[in-house]
Amino acid sequence: MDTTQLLKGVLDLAVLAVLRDEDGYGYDILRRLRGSGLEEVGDASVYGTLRRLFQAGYLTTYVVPSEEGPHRKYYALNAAGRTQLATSGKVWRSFATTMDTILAERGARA
Amino acid sequence: MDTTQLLKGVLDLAVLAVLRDEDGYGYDILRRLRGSGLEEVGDASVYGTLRRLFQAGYLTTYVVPSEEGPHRKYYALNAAGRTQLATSGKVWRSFATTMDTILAERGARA
DNA sequence: TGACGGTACTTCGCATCGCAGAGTACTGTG
DNA sequence: CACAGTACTCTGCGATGCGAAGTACCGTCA
Repeated sequence: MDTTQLLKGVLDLAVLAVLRDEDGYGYDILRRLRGSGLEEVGDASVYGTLRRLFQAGYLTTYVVPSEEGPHRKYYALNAAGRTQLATSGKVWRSFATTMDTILAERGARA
Repeated sequence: MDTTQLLKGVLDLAVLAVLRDEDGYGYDILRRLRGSGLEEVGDASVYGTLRRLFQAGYLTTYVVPSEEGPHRKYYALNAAGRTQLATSGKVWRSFATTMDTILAERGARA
């Protein structure tokens, strides 16, 4: 029913991936993620993830005042973030492959 | 570093998939999962998952006394479990595809 | 003017779930 | 008899996504 649990540990990766293309601020990243298929992502999750990634040293941040609304807190990938994205991406692919194998194994006991 | 978070919500699915082939008891399922690539699965996680799946009505259980050790608590998929396996499997595939798309999107902004 | 909705972010506390650790119990082996 | 392997249970912790509420700024519309 709920994709919440599936997101655990993967939201970090998704946010890093979205930031690889171009810098973004929380609300914008939220829209990008939802637009890419993660429609049930909560806003608080994204903001929390951004804070965590920033504190982990993967992101830099700068504030841009907007004349059409509140200020925007932009985030950008740094070198460590790009490395982390590559690493986590591989871990994810490996994990997903393992799961697909298990799901496909029907009497494939040999 | 840690695949722990990735397992969230997926361990259920993996256990159901492993039980699709044939009935199994906790310790055995643990070995099957580890043998299939989920090498870092903790034993308590598997036992806990089995209890949860049973309470959710997806499994039936029966105890088989063993003459070469402690008794074994076997679990088997029932109809609801098979339905759940199919459903969760689809959710997983859809989710994995979405993630792969996000990870692959490099300047694919059109 | 004031109510409202959209944008943008923060804080709080909850629920889920995998896991480490400890404990129980049975078996065969050195 | 100590020990390792098998098999299971219980307790409590930690990480994380999320709902709810609050703050604040802006433009629109009555």
